Amino acid sequence: MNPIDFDSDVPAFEQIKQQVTFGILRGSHAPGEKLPSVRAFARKLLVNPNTIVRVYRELEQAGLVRTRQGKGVFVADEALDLCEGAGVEAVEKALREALTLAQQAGISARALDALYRRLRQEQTSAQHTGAGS
Amino acid sequence: MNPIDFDSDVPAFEQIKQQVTFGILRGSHAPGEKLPSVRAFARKLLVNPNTIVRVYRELEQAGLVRTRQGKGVFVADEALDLCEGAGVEAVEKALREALTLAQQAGISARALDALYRRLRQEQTSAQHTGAGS
DNA sequence: TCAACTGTTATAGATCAGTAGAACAGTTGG
DNA sequence: CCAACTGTTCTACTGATCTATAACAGTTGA
Repeated sequence: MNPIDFDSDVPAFEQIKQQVTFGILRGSHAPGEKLPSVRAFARKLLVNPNTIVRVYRELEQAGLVRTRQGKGVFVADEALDLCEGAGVEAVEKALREALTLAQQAGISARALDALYRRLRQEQTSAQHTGAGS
Repeated sequence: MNPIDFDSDVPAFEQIKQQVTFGILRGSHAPGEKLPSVRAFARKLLVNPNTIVRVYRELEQAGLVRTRQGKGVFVADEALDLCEGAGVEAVEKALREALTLAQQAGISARALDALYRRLRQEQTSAQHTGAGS
């Protein structure tokens, strides 16, 4: 489980939500599995329990988890189907932002392609060197 | 000059800052040129003069503009060199975010490449259809 | 000089997002 | 029952952003 980057402009609850979602997507959290309790999760990530509450509430609204008072929060059975698109969607949105930015900055399509290839290369090679969390 | 998107999560002063920066980068504002006065700019963009003050203050700190009290705000001579990197930097940052996201979501490099090509294609064709504001 | 423009500074207030703390309520096993 | 866990709810603080208003100071041209 990755630590929270408090310096990021992405709020803590968003980072955690993404972590859980992607955890489900990658199979780290199987459907029916019990997620950490609000307080335990909060202690682990060094955030306020309320932040976790918000994460679980929004995940439940999205249908990714089922929460039962007094028992805990569990990965929903249909979670995998539901968040299948989530990953692509999030990436697509981020990618769109980058493209719009490039256009406004007057960066040529060719230069942009080159930049993309370079960054993607960096990431691919970084994966082999031991980024296995 | 694009209008401000008040629904965006990007603050107004940031949007304006970017507009001016990219305007310089694309040659819309030549070095030595006078920028709109604080009050005129505020009226045009429907924001408070203080917001423009902040924009100009930060742009001056970045060395992009020179402000002379009583006369106005002018594009700095060395502005082009200074913000040349800014465009690429901003795009690179956005691109990195997208790549990191893709990695966390477990999206394959091939799928990511395909997504990138598709979005870039969309944008390229959209440019021809009349996005010239 | 003076009016009309320029940027500068200060203060106050509204709003919102994010977070924090404490108290409330359901579940379970002894 | 009760202790220890679970999720829930309410209230409040902090910081960032934006607005509103006003007063201040330099520049210019009539």
